[in-house]
Amino acid sequence: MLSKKTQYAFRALVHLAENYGGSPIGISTISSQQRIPLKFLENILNELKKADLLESRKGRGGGYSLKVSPKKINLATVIRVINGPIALLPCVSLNFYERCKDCNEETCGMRKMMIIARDATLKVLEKRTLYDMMKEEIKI
Amino acid sequence: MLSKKTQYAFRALVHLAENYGGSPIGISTISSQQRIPLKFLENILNELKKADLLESRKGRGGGYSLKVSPKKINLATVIRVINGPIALLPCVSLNFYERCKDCNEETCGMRKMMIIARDATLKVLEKRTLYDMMKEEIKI
DNA sequence: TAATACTCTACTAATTTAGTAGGGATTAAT
DNA sequence: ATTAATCCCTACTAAATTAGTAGAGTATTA
Repeated sequence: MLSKKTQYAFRALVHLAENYGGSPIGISTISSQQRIPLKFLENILNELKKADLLESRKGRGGGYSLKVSPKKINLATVIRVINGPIALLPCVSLNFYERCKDCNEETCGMRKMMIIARDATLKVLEKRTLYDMMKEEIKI
Repeated sequence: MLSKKTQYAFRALVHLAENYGGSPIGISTISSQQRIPLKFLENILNELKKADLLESRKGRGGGYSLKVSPKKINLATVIRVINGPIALLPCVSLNFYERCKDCNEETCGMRKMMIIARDATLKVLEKRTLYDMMKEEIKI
């Protein structure tokens, strides 16, 4: 399951994606329009910036904007930055790998199954981007 | 990520799968051979029993055994019983659905993406069974 | 130089995960 | 019938994670 934090991150990112190319948007604007607790959002946007997905400007007229095109930010990247591993087991994670203590990784059947599951999930999450997410959002 | 509890459950189930058709195996045997804390395993096996995956016999010579063939127990079922939802969002879960508070489900782009991811993951987890997991386990 | 807006560190509360404790109920062998 | 083995059930606790808050600091621009 994705944490609430990750859901907030996606909402904020889609908001910024819709404004891509325009002037920066402030935290407080996103916070009120997307109903995300202000200070919590502050942390989130900061982490996304450190992960090089956003850029920011301080002072009047400042705010955040996407650093690269929404088409270039895939969903797996966002999840990894805010939520952590996508794989179902640490010993099967590509980006957060941890050695398994209790079982031999070469011979472990559970591990083999979870690799197949991971690959299926990643195939979707690495292909789809913020642009796809935004596009699917139906406007009222 | 799967909880440790779920990993324990899989290990215990594969253990029982390897003995399918034989006489019941006691909690303490599984606990020591699989290095799973005894009382914790007790809870786990009990939950699996309530979910109709195991049957038990009390008293001397008692223990647990798979209620149905390892080929008939798919991985998604086990995960749902012990770990909970497989989907990445509650509003996208087939078995643990919860309505989304903040967004309109009909128009939510994040939701549409997560449905695609869910389906890809489920396709793997619902097809593979304990038998597959056991088969992949290489014996030394 | 004052107002605006991001930055950073640290703290707290709620929830979930991981495990423990201990008595109760049932069964099988003696 | 008694005893030992074994599962059954409720409740508790400790550790970790998640969700959010507080407040002072830094940079920018009108």
